[in-house]
Amino acid sequence: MRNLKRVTRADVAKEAGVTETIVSYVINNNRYVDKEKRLSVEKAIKKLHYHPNFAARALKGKKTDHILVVADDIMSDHFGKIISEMEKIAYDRNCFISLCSSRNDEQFINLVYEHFFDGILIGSITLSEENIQRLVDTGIPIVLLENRDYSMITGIYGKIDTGIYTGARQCVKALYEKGRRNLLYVDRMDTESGQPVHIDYRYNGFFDQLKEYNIKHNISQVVYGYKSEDELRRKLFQYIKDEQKVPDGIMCFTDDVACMVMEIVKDMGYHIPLDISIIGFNNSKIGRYTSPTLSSVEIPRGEIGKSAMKILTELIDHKEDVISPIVEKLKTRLVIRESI
Amino acid sequence: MRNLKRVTRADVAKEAGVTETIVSYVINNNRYVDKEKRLSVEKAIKKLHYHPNFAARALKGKKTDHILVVADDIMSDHFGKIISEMEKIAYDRNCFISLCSSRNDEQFINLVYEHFFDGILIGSITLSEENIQRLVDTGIPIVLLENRDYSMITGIYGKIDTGIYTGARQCVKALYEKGRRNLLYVDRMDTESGQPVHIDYRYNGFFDQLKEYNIKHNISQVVYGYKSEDELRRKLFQYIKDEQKVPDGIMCFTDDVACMVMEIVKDMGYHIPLDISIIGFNNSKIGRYTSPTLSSVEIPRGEIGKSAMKILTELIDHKEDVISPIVEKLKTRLVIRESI
DNA sequence: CTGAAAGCGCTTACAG
DNA sequence: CTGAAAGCGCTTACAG
Repeated sequence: MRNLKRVTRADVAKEAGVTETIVSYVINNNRYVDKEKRLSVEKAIKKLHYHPNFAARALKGKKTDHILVVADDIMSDHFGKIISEMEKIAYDRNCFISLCSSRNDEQFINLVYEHFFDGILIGSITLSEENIQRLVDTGIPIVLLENRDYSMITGIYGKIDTGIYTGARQCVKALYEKGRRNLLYVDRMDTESGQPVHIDYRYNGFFDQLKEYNIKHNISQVVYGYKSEDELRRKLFQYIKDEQKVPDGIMCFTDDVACMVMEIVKDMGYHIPLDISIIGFNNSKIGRYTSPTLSSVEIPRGEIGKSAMKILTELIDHKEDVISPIVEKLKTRLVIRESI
Repeated sequence: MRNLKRVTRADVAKEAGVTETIVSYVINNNRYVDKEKRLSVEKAIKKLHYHPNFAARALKGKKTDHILVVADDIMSDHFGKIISEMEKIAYDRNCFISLCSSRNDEQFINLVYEHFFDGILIGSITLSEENIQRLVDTGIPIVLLENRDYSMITGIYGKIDTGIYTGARQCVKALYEKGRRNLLYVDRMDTESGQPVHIDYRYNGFFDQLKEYNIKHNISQVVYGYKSEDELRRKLFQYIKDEQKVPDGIMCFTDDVACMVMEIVKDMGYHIPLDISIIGFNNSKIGRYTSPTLSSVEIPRGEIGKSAMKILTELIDHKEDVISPIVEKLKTRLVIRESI
């Protein structure tokens, strides 16, 4: 199947005129090696373009130079940016990034575990706490994107507070200051999972801030569980019918959701932002081009990618002396455009 | 480092009360095994959640269940959709997708080669033909997204004609039929590579169709090599100044580029589409929300993902009896919206 | 029909 | 200071 013969340690040893053992110790740099031998090994490695066979190393418990990213929506603009940032850093260490949409079953956990990733970044609200705990328990270095409460997870891991809780509160605050009192939160498009909506930190931030302002806060103020734009449209109509009044401020799960909401609301004949203010999350490129342009909570995606790699590296290299969890706090920023 | 003991073949053998050899033959299904033994092995595998250690298998030349995607812009909407489609199919085969931005050096080729991917999808115009040939020569199953001419590549591989050549011609046709005669093509934002612009099939389609109509076709009708929105703005100004006339139709490398162009053109005081018609590529979500909404060449991304997996699977499983190259032809579709 | 054994390319404890 | 050797978890040719 493989046509080209791979260069092995034996080839390097022969080329350098040393034993294979010496080659190994040069590569791993964990034993004194005669300076001259070391030099000739290094020369041979360069000449032959040798890379240690990573499968063989994995078998001996060494690193595989593969990091996995598990997310609900790996194709989104949001993860795209995070992953591409990680990939840049990873490549400099000869490391690859793998991707997987999250599945919430035990088979999935096993599959991931058996694939010898050096570390895993999880950015998923689909994956249950129980299964995340299982993954942490395997001992693989793990970093969680803290878009929900993970304080129950025990063991050694890292987490990145992406700041969306505060971001959601900022949203409500901005809407409140525009005189909006009748707020609505439109949750993500629910593909299938049917996870309860209230585990996401946007939800909590939204309600906590409403409570602080002592304005209407009722579970009915959340639109969720829709599977298409049409269904969202129907749910919004229904909401207005039930409540007998039109919301004057809408916070949306992402900018994509906000775009759909804007279209629907405009179709209904309302003016944005005169009648209704709208804010999305992620500050995607799309928001600069909508009409009106979209206000959005900017999540520091580049920072997330960097932090993730930083924490993973620390866990991978120094797991034994880590005080867990390693927490990194990031800050969101509300980008104000015309929609509010 | 790894806390949990992995379940090995030996564990399964013990549980099932058979030799390890038997377990292997059951897993690989390549030798007769006593029915009863087979059943008890299967039972043990289920019970213990056993997965063969993929590193050990890789070492023996078996599949690694890892496919690599190499692209210029892995974070784009476009690749996001392709990759997510591939991932769905891959997951059903317990296979992971890895990602890598393309680098055009020999070190990169080596790195990729040494990582034991079962197959590689290349969607990059940055990677030189020479390096692609190198990769094909390693014997790893490879599928090329044919956004440029790959007819010089020899050996066994697959390619997917994404249809952008025809798509570009459709663009020009649509613009021509709107009475546009003064056309411009805005190439991709050039991050650094500085690859000549004319290897991309959009470019060729654009000029071939201009020639067919026998209207102005000059190398100056391409804006390229800009590294930021500002630089694009300057280049567009410069173009108009040099040509002493405003283009009445602009074809853009992607919808993202088209969005920038639209903003610039609107800032200049021109009306879209009265003064200038604009078309992008990819039919990204963004085009539905711009003002005016954006016409775009839809590239069948889901199909690309499916085809890529199909061809890769074929190359991986039956490489010996493949007649190369395996070619899959896909069709683009021009989505007309307000911008034209 | 099936088991014992060689070997994939490494790492590193062990023994000099 | 350094080499020969065991062993990681598999696959499969070889020998019954």
